[in-house]
Amino acid sequence: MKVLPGGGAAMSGPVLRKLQGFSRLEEADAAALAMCEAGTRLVPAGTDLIREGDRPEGMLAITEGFACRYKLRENGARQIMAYLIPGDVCDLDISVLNRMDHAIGTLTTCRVARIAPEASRDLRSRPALARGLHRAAIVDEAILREWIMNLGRRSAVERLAHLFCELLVRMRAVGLTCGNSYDLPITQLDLADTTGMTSVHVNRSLGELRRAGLIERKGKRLTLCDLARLMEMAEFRPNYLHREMPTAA
Amino acid sequence: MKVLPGGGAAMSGPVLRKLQGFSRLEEADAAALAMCEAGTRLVPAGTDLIREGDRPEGMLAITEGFACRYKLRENGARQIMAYLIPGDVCDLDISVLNRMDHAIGTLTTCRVARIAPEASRDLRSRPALARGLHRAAIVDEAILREWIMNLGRRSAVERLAHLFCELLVRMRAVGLTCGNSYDLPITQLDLADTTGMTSVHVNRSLGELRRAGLIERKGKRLTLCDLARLMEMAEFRPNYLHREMPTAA
DNA sequence: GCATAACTATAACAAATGTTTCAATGTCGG
DNA sequence: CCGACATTGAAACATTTGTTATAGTTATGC
Repeated sequence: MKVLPGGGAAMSGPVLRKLQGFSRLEEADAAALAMCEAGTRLVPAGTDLIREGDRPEGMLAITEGFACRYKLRENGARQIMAYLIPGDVCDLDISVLNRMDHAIGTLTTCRVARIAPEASRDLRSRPALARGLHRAAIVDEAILREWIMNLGRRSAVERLAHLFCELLVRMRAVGLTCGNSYDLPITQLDLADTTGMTSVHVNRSLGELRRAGLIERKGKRLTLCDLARLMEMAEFRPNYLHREMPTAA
Repeated sequence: MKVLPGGGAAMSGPVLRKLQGFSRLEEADAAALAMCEAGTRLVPAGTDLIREGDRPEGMLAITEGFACRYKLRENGARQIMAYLIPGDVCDLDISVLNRMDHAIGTLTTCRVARIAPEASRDLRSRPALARGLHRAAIVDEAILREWIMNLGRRSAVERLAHLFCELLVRMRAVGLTCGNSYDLPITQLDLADTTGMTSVHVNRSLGELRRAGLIERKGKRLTLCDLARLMEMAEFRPNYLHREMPTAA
């Protein structure tokens, strides 16, 4: 895990772009963001950034790659509770209270910026930035609720369809889509641990979506061929993301 | 829905008790809490306190009864994302951002205190109170994650067992338990909408827990007869609640 | 205190999802 | 370019959970 030269290039990218979607940021806010990082690491896939029981401080920002929050059962079963995609900042203020009750790990190679506690306080002293971070946190919580809906009341195919729609909106917000397609660099096993199924059933269900002409997957590239039908089948209503509705173009 | 005489008796009870578990409160904090309520209502079961799409402000506190956060599918299927039990305060700051992306409704008759936006700002200007509310909010988010684990990676029986353990800890924190029993005034249908199953399967699974001698239900009263085994089967680790471990007495 | 509705319990059957296994394909370091 | 290893695809069968139906039981309004 090598520490790359800082300078804030990482934070100025997707993180800035994401927060701009939630709050009108000034030049000075962007500059503060760029200054705050305490070093950017390139972390290989399958690495824990934080373990359950750690007592972390400050913040982490993902600027490249996919990471996730997860917990394990004693038998090794894993449940993913959240994806951290480029632009996502995760507050480690759990330390206000106690120790991490879940782990954060990479699903792919990730570029990760660390923000020290002092720097994180500086950021929050800028009202526009604080507002952006606060709103992002509220949306993260709304996503947790929607995932509960997904797990509790949607079928296997619907769960996957819903997840793909959500990721389209989130990836678009950081400029990582092209039309209705984006890179989804994770395995079917990861998808299974996200949607509470087995990888076998994920495979079945993906095949179903593919045969229905709703999605296409070439390597890591996922294309939502018929977004309108996909959204309809998943009853995807993006209001919980507090961004614009994707046009079904 | 009649508005009862205020005076803060409601807020001084379970809400105060809950927050004291998270932060050392002074007399003045308790007084501020008692003063803040803008009226307490007695709300019948099955009533929405807030609907999806509303633009609410201020805070709500439940001082008696069970309420929940929920969403509906178009076919009428309901998923409950959180229980609001006595002492729980729910921040309506979603208004910072936009409209409610879920509804809040009563599961039983509830006593509900409303805290106006100005009063809520007053509360937050008291550091100890602000800390207590913040920690309570962090725990609420941790509960959402644990519920995702529950839905995704536990069997029907385990899900119920885990929920009952969680509620024991939360009810104990507001003094509503007696040994390992407490009032769980909700129906099997509510439990089904919580755990992502059908009421038939909830009934089957409750029977299984009962026959195994793990729980007993007399009317609304739930007793966890063998807490140690119940915790073990559900792999219940209460760290995410950030309170003391219940002794398996 | 009765009539009604809501809730609990249970059965028989259907559908969805999990388990195990194996082959085909892709990826990556030397 | 090869070999090892991870990933995808898929079949056969097992298990869990959902569906529909019906009867008993408890709460509730009048």
